[in-house]
Amino acid sequence: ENIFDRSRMAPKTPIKNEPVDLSKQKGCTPERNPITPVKLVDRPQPDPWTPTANLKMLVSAASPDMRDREKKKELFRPIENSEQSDIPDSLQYDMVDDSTVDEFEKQRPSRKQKSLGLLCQKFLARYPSYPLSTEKTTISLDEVASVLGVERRRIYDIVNVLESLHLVSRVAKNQYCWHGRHDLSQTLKSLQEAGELQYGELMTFFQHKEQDLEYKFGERKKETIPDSQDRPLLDFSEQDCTSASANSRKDKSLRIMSQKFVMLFLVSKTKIVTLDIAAKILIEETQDTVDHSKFKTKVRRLYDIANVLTSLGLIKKVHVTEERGRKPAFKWIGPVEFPGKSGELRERSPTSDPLPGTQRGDCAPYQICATGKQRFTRHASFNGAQPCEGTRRKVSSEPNSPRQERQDEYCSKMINLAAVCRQKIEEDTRNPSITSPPSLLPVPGDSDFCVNPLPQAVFPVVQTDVPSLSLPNGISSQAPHPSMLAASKTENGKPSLLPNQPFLCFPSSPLLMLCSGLHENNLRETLSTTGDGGNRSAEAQAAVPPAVCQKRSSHKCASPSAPADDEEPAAKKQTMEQSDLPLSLVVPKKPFESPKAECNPGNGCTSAVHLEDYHLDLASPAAPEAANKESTKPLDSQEQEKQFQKKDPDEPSPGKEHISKENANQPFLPQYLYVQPTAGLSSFNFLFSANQAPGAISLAANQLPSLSVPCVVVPSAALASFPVVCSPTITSPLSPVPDGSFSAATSMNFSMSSLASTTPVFIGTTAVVTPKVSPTPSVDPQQPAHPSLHLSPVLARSCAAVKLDSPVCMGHPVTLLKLQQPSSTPLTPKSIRPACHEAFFKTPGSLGDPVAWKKSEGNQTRNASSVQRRLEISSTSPD
DNA sequence: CGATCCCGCCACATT
DNA sequence: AATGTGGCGGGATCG
Repeated sequence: ENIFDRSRMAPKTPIKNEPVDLSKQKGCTPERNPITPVKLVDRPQPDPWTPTANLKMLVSAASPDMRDREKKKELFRPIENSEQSDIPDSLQYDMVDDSTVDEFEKQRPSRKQKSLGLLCQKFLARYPSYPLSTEKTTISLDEVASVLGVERRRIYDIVNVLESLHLVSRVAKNQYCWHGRHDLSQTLKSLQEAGELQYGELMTFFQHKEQDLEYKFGERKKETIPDSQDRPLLDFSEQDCTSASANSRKDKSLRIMSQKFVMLFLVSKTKIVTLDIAAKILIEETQDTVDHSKFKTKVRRLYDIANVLTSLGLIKKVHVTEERGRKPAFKWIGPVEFPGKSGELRERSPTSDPLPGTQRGDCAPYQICATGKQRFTRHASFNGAQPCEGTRRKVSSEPNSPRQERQDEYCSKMINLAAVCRQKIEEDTRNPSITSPPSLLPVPGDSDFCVNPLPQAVFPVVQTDVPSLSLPNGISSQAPHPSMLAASKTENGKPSLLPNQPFLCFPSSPLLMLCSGLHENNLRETLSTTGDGGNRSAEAQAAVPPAVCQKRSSHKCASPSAPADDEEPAAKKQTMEQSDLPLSLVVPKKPFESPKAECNPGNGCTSAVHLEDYHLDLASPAAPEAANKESTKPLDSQEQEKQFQKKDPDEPSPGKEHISKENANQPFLPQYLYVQPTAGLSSFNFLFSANQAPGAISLAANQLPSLSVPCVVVPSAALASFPVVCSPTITSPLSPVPDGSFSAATSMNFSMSSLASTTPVFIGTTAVVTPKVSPTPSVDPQQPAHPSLHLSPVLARSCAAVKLDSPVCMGHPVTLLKLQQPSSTPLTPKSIRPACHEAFFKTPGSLGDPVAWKKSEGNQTRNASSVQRRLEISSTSPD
């Protein structure tokens, strides 16, 4: 067969000369009626066959490698339309002939010669970038395949990507219509818009936040874009989907994936997208199914797409160095701004300029091009799409409906983000030493990584402002953002640092660290920097080496100010912390002893039980309320935080104090809890530090918002003592999702001590993190109970009891996050919640996870165990 | 050894 | 049923 093909290829000679011409010829001419699916095997070589040609062909067949190889190199750079590639071939042939057969084998064409990118170049070379409008160029897959000497399968890879950009459209079986790049800018524009809708929130949020002070991320988008639902843009992107039976269809995947991939670039400020992040984001599957295999597959596809895009000159490969090392990434080098019509588009980068010559604002080509099948449906379906909340999406109507996708996407985004974060975390955890754990911390080298990855990545992560923390790279750090700060500031009056914030979010790694209150002192540290009345103790703690800390922490807890600790310079602390953090991730820096053991078993048990109950509650009735609370509650959380801070600084709230004392009593409390992603739906990881240095945490706060990850941050330690904390964050502003189905992310804190092993993590429903979350000090520690969640009374008690019993200090506050799961099926808010809740509640460790979890990953058990394991390790590790 | 990604099996879709 | 499409992932290559 190959030979046969090759022979065909030979004919290409003529072609080579003028790719363009050929295309034209082929295309329009009546001769080949384009549409017919006819197999053209013949076609390809209409005339040119000369005997010689045959020989050449044969030769080439024999040693295609050689030919290709050399050719390839030359071609390589030229790319684009030039026919050059062909020419060389011809030359090559001659060459080949000589050595030919013998050699052919020995020189197998290196893989590169066969690369999709090269193939794509050849493919593109055959057609004019800007064909005359009048003629239509039709492309016969068979023909092309034969000419290019590849299997048809490969052509599909190329065409699918090109189709996603509307460079070609499918006319009929085996027939594609070549449009060229006339509409490329339009398409890109559409994608950009769509991308903003889909991913923009995240991106913009972060990005803007950094750059602009105000980041309401939701708002902007909305302003420009009426409703996510309405946007037509998507339509085109999704049309494909529609054609197939909706979601289920697998077909569209490559095309859609391609579009999404492009969207990421268009939405990304940096225009650089790392493969892994893209893969994670593009894995729409709900949940965290982060299967490694799945990820790998996704990456493979992305390479395919990237190769084509590279050939189109839209992106180029680059490397971003992140924490762990350099990661493969791609940079958008295509047009950034599009002459578009509406002002909607926001142009993101100044430099950009529309395609060089192309700007035809014609109507969207794609539609036109589209063969018939697809389109109609799409409109209908798409219009309605709404974000997650989707109350209405009638799921029922058709499982497939595209809109679902859209909505789901929204949700899935969050999820994906979470997943991404989670992975990072995981990675980090793996390499505790190396990794970023400290991301928060200003570790010189490492710190970067923390930040960096994200920024480059699709969404720039916001970095914490904290001065001390300031990232070395400055990458992320640039913007301290007010958002959080502001909030904090308002409350605290200290803008810059989030003194209050108890959480740390690692941009790069999607970890959330929670510091339990203990140490408020620590917070203080941050505060101190800010100027608050910092407590030194915090610093001291931070400063204190982990190992020491562990015990100390407990002590500290007991006595807020740890004498020795305080003294250390913040810098040190940071470093320490950093180092610690990493450890913490992997290994809790402070090894807490098995929490269970320490904690009163009874308590722990009870608490655990309660939790479960709690879930249940949430699942059913409570959930909604909880959500509401949260939504309403942000304040509370803030308050809590505030309290937290307050306490931190100096005086622990009474309750806490006593708790802290208790903690003190208890020797070991794990300062941090690492929650594995698996547990949750979402894949977030949380770290809770009981005693942690606040500073880190503070950072987190900033980051969080930036991340916009649907995570909820758990209030600080102070809260820790309290059973549940709700994260205030609400999607509200941005979220297209009105319902707030996700809106509220509830987080619960309870003393971990008993639970620690279990590390209860909950993912909140989509709760998008609102920037607002910023810690506001307001609430009393005691009150924390309000927990948005409905805790079953019992639970609450238990918690309370626990607190008392267990050292609050330890306080491993657990947070629950509700994640909305992007369930495949559209969920109505109502429906969603219950489900979510259920799912949410698994604690990896303690709770055995039920099947549900599993679906997300089979690992859960593993996770749980791992968590525990980590904990244990930590305990040991600490010295 | 990780990054790339070619290759082609095979399921599903379309004729 | 034949043929078109294209998801998918093993495993070969590259760097």
